[in-house]
Amino acid sequence: MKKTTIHDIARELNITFSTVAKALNDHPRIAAATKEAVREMAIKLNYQQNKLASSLRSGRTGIVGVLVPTLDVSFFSSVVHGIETVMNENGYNILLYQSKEIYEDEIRGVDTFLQTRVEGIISSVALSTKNYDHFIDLKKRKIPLLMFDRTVDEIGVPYVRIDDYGGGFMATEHLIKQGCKRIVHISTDQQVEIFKERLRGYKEALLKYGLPIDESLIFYGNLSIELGKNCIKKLVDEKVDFDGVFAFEDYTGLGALKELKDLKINVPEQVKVIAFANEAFGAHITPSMSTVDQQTVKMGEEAARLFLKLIKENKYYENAPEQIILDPILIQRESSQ
Amino acid sequence: MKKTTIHDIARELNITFSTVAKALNDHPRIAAATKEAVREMAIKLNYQQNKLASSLRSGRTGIVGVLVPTLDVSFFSSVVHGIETVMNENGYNILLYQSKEIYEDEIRGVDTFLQTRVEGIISSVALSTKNYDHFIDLKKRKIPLLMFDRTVDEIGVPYVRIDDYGGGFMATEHLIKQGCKRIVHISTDQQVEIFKERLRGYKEALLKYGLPIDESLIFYGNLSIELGKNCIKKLVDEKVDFDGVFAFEDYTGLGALKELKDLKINVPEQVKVIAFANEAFGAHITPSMSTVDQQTVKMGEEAARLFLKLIKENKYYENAPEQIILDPILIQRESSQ
DNA sequence: CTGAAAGCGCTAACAG
DNA sequence: CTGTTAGCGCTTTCAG
Repeated sequence: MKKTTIHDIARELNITFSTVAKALNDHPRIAAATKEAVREMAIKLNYQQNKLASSLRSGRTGIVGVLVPTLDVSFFSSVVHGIETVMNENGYNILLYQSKEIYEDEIRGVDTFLQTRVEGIISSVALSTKNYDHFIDLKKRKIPLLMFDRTVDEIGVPYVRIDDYGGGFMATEHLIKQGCKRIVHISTDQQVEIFKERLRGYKEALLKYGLPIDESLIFYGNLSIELGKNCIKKLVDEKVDFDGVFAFEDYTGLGALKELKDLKINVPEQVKVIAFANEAFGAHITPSMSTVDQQTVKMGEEAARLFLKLIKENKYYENAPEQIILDPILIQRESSQ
Repeated sequence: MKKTTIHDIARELNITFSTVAKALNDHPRIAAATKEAVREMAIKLNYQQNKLASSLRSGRTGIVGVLVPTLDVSFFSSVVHGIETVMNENGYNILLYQSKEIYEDEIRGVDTFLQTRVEGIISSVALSTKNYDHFIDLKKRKIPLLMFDRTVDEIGVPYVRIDDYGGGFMATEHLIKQGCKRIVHISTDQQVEIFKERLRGYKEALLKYGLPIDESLIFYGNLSIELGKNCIKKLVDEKVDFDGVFAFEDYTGLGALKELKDLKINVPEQVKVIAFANEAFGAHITPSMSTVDQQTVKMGEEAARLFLKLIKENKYYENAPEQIILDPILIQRESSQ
């Protein structure tokens, strides 16, 4: 039950294995009749090319490593979906590795990819990673690295992410245009770039429209439905006046919405709400929740396309790292109109 | 800028490359001092083992192919998350392929895996697949194949899925206990085992509680929000009497819920709804949707564990295919109480 | 148009 | 304990 090789095909046809190899690779200087015979015999013998051997010899594996924190968060699985789709269309396969947000696992992932001789790596950094040598090392080895979403300037490689500042601005501006004067922002840990940017967008929008930045309207907590609820509760308890809520992500926005409902505060009549991420539930709740879409699948597709473009040019690290900033998309639903 | 090999290490240390190879593989008959020196030099020279070469020679790649319809559905990405986690803990890596529910792509995926010499494949069948020769062929080639969720008896390989019959029964019984007498079941193509099983559970529950099986209350269509809407529309148009809906999966259930809302039919007062899958949105829509949880991450972990156990025994296809049936979990929410 | 030959980087006997 | 040797199955010159 040994696997059939080009030698087996050659023997059956009384030609040399090197002719078989060329025939299978559609080499121009092989007779059409020979090619035909070889192909037929290959099918008859259930031949499947051994990519290990071919990769070892040619130096091309056609494999790209994808290193993400987890697939159990729809943001990441959507992006990976986009990456795989485009890579597959271009003849590449994906080796998958989850860092589980753990620095050491991220390093293990990079090592695995190096040993598998992937032709490049597409990654989003683990939250616990503070040292980026394993990524910078890839650059030294001339292994193409492309980052998405959680990018790190220090690494200095091409990346794709959305304009979080613009998204924050857009969400806030939308509320202002809907007539809100006192807009709450619920945010989180300011270590992560993207959340800092959303907050910056919020402040800039207020400034632009001549509204004061009131720090008592800005909250920080851990991403959760509870966070949204608690903030609303606190605002109401303390009789703080507000007419708009911009939550830094959808689950927090959902919590705010739920609490407002519980407190019989009408949305959007009394308070308008918008969040960020466009998770699946937002369109189906009542009232449906306005949000900012991050174009996750497109982010993956664009990441793959940029990667492919850059490796095709064959000078991946020779120019300044190219970057793609996707536009956030304002999704206006019932909660804000 | 050539990659360093065991020959480079050997040269630096004035020993032969085969000693280096053994040292790196921690072979027992190599002097501790030699091992130490080799390891140091390996680090100094940034050596990374070439797995292509080692796999080619040893016949072991340590790669398992995971072939799923898409990662853009949380059910599948959760399962893949579970698979990767367990496989990774056991030294295996995952090559990922999405069939996009397309038969031809599924075949391409299998071929790719064959060429990459994966040590096995874990897969869930595409909905459009009607011919299973590409899977049966794996058995003939003695390539371990394990299926999950969308299993097919005809293929005859080990699998992991939930007790879809029990889930269907449980969902229907729940509606009956809530007082429903005329329960609609929206299902799909009966080629896929799991959907057939859910339907069987539905019928058995009706029987058990002495309710008639009315074929005019059973619908078949393509998984979508539209399917749910259309069924409700049709029922109402034709003035069919019904007081419960059991949708074979959540998106269809969502469609039903939306249409009922549009038609001003109160849920759960007039019609109670339950679906299947426990997608993220179900808990947050209004009314929140009852459903049956499939233990997705656990399904992936169990699939990986069963796979590992079976390949370790080294007689993957010699016994009757083993299977793991996970318990479905009833999630009662507003739509059914 | 086909064949011969070298070798990608490693594993795994076998010999010493 | 270390070295020699023979490949794994393919790609890729170079001859013919």
